[in-house]
Amino acid sequence: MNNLEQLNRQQQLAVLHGEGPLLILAGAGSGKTRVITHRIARLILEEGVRHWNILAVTFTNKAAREMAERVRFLMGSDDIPLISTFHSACGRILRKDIAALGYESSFVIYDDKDSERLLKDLINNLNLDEKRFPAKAIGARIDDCKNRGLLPDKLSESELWNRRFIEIYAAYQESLRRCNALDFGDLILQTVRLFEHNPDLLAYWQNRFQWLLVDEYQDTNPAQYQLIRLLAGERKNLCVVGDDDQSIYSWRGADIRNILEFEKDFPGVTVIRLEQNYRSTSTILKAAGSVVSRNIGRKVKTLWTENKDGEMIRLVTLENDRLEARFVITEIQALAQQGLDLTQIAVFYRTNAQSRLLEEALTAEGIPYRLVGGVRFYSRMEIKDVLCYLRMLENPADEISVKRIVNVPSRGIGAATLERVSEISVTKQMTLHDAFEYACSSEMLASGTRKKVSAFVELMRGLRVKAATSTLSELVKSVLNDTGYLMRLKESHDPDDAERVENLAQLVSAVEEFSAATPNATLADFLEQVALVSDLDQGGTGANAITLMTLHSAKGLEFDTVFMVGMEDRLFPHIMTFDDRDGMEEERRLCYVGMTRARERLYLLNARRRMVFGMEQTNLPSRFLKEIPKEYICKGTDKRNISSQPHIRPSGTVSSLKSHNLASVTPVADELVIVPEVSDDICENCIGLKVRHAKFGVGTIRKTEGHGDNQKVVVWFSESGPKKLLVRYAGLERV
DNA sequence: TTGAACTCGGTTTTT
DNA sequence: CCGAGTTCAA
Repeated sequence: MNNLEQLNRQQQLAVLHGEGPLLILAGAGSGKTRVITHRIARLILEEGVRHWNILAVTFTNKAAREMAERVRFLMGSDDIPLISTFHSACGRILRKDIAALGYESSFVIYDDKDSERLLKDLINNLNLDEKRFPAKAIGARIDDCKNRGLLPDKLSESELWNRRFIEIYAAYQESLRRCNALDFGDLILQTVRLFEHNPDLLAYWQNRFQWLLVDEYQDTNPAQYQLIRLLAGERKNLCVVGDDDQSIYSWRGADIRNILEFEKDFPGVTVIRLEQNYRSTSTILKAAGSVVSRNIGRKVKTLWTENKDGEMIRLVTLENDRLEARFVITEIQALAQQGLDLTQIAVFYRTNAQSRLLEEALTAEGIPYRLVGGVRFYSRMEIKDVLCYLRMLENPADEISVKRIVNVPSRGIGAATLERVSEISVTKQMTLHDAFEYACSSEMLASGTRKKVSAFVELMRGLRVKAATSTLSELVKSVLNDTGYLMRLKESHDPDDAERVENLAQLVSAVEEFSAATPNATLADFLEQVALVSDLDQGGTGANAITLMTLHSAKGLEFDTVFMVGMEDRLFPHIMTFDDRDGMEEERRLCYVGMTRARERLYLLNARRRMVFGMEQTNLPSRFLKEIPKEYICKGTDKRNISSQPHIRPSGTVSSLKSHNLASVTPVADELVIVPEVSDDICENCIGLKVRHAKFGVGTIRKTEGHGDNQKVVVWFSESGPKKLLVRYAGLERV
């Protein structure tokens, strides 16, 4: 590898640094991933470090995958180090050594929904008022403690922590243990505990990972920091890379002091600054810099670039959120017409809820998109149900899963029976799972219920045999079929259920893909993957698609063209941060992160009115917009005839938005021309009407919901069954 | 016990 | 607007 000359002086220093701690302060787009990947490659190829002695930690799976990809490419080999998130790395460590903490290695990982369920049950069992102790808030507080490395025994009552909370927290930990389950926070914290209590194990892992690299270091929380310090041990071959201007996870316990105090904890640390930006146009970089420079609490630095000025930043105000979505879509169509690569276009928003409108519009126009995050595939009801069957098979102690699936699909085992069996499990000191078996072989249930319970227990036995003998994908199919789950959905007339069937098919292919990629993988491996790898690539992998995501998930990525939508006070900056200076500064950093993702073209959009909570809200433009110097901005006007809404038309008409081009955004003076929107109720009374859809063919309208632009119809198509469609976009024709 | 019809409360960001 | 929880009839 002789490509050091591709790197600038500072980057070279970082790559060449040998043993001992290294802190890299890397501004946005300054090539930090490049530095990390080159450094890894160099350690292995030039310094003779063996790849399994290196651990690189990133914040998202996406980032981990990308980094692995680049290292593989750089080295021309598949023998690359472990590159993963903190959580995955800890999962791996614990899978091997958790017995030392009294858990079984078949432990499950609870997501926050699971934890909340557990907490809720527990709060009820303690006879506490759910109003005074809301599971969600308690869960958040527990998570907060875990992020700071605090288990219940470490919370002294002299602090603000009240006794009740500590009690609940302790009970919660106990429940987790009973279920042989860990929550997200536990993954880090229990690993720390493992190391603290087992010097031999710590030594083993220190020896295993002699070289550590941590990306997005500004977002580590104290527990994670503790973990790194433990692993780094006396060798201190620790390289961390971060940027205080991109710290956007303080709400998850990230502590900026981890950067500031690094120099104290690792005396003699080498500090390297990367300040040349290679990513964005000078215009974008200066505009973003101007925004973030308003923050008080920041290390002053100047990012510079040799890139050309490039295009102006386009600032466009739309009348409402739907028009904002429409604008994005037509603009993308125009860009695509000019030959732009859709994979190089991204839309960022502050809250996940904002994706819906965009998705609907994109789907209607047939623009392929990839949604990152959002309602996670694996947390959809039907997917989670199936996963709970699998989890229970792997780990029968998992009460949350057992409770969830015992009556799904409904098999006559209701709340009363569950209560009864729960009692048995307590008095007989057995797991809930075993209590079901016990209950049907005893006289403790009425004969009717006993029959039902027996059937359930038999079902489980059958599945357990399959779990032991068949492949993963066969097992999943058995769960779908033997339980009658799939059948119930297929028989249903609800169009949502039709979608669920499709999602389950997707799950099966995900399982098959997983098995193909990792041939010796077990059920446990799959479940861990599912729990920790949140984003199954949806909507056409690798396809020519634009990307939709929150500003938070955008960190670490870059695109030629970026749309930031919902640039409005109350939404972004979010209203929750209005009376909190630190919170507001974090929002501003988020804005900086978003802007600096763009290489060439940046659109900032705001809507005057927006639907929130189902009510229309009027918002002012984001204060961050005013922090961008005027000379970098051109305000746009939307000149299109936006009142021509596609709707049900007499036969023959095809609605289209194609006749627009990029000129739709033109520089104008300060004044914006806003064309009011026309919204007409299309089919007041159209149930029974026969319609034709471009893709689905002919069908009959069975149901309508909503009004105006939000009007939806359920159409039963003779070929493809029931579908729920948005009238505005469906392009239905009367037959 | 089930499922439909209803109320109520809540939404920032994620591993 | 959405989902979770509750109520009520069968």
